[in-house]
Amino acid sequence: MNKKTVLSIDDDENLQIVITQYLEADGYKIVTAGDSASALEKADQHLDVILLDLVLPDGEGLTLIPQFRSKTSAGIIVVSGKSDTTEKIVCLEMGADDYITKPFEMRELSARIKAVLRRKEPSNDSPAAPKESEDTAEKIAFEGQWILDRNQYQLYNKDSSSAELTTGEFKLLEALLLSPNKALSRERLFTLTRDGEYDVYDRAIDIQIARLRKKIGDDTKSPTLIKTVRGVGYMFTGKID
Amino acid sequence: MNKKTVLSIDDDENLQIVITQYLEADGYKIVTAGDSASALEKADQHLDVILLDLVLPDGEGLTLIPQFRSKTSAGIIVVSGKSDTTEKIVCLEMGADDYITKPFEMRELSARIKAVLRRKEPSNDSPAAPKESEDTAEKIAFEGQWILDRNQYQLYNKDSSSAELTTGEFKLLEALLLSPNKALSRERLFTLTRDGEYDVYDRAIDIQIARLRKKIGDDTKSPTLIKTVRGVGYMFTGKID
DNA sequence: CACGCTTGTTACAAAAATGAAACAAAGTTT
DNA sequence: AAACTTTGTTTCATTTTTGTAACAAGCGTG
Repeated sequence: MNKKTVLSIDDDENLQIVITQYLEADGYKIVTAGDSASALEKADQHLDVILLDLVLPDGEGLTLIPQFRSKTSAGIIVVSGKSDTTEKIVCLEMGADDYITKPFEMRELSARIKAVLRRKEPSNDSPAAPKESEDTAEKIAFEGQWILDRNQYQLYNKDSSSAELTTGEFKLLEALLLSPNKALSRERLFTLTRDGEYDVYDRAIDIQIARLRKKIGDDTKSPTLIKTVRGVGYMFTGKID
Repeated sequence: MNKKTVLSIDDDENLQIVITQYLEADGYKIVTAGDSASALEKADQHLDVILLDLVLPDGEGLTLIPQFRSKTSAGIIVVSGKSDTTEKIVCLEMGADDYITKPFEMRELSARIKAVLRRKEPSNDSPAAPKESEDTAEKIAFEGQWILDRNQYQLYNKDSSSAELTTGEFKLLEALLLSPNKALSRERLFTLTRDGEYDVYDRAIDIQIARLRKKIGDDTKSPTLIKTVRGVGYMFTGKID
């Protein structure tokens, strides 16, 4: 459920294979269609981006744009074999979000998909996004025992003793506490607490969670504070005071 | 009063004049800047779109992207003198929303501005908007007894006891609940809940349904929650609260 | 009713996911 | 530069989840 879904509509099966492999490696879920009819069928499922080749065997590529537009909020990127301004404009005016000309590099397609998705779903750190009051609190108390001091980047017990968290551990706990009782994926935790690119096989967040649990005395087998949501990530289940 | 505001940043005064005249006739309010410093000054006002030429006299065009990105939610369209894929990708990844190469037709620029604005502010009459609340609801209650908590990836009884669903079981139930009283094929359920290829002889969904039924106490012979549609798949028939 | 197909059940196997520990590497401080 | 701290990597162990296979039960049709 967490992967973005891309519908790629093209009768060129070789290109479909290339696109599928590349974007799957990029973390997307790919659905393919070779003509308009099956494309419309597949548009019934939840889609995030539609890659639409204009030249389809049943000649209806262009007419698909308004159909998709009225059917789904997915971003529509037109894939065309020619760099024709009129065609670009017509597509954009009919509702497409972007236009890319074959032959293109997969990196460019990937970047354009990301840009379209970014506008579709405003970044969580968008200045337009209202922050909950909790997000600006200097301290977060939980379980009647702990206080996370966000100015000091540290966690204290009720007797004022420091848990001696590293900055990384602090940030991880902070991220969990800001979304209590909500499972956060490893990728999300990574993005919230660090810079750089996330690798789906990375175990670093797991290790960090283990180290954090050890410092706050949470038992893995019957956790009261940080629960593992298997196949998803981690969730704070303690009681915010 | 309702005119969108476009900031055009370019040291080419002739082009600025052409852009200004064309876009003003198109109904926009144009603000111009010839270098980075004055561009940043003018970014303090409300902007809807920023047209950013990369080659500015003080050589800081590219670095303006993240600055604008963190400062405003305006759409950023990069205007470049060369069609270089690496440059395109770098700009898109740094936060630009689109990229257009000189020389361009004003019609194309206008259409790209409109496309960016369209994504920035989804139309109020967009048919995609309905059903969103349902699809994004954090909890789904049904049969006056159960609550599916989509943040926690878990199902709870009214006494708050967990059904202890696996993530796979949770996703399957979620998919059924999001389309109540609609028979979903095994293939559809597979596609909605998992990655990978579906094999028509696969029995995995059947097994998972059986396990789910067991956990929620649904009797196969007279089901109240999940009904088998023979030859089709499965359907949620319980009452959504 | 008989038959073939579809779905349900169950026990064990296989795969997947996560925890733990030890050492390495990278970063920071003195 | 050395010492210390933090984080990463790797390997193995453990737990959980899912799959497989075989048989049973149910359903639909001739």
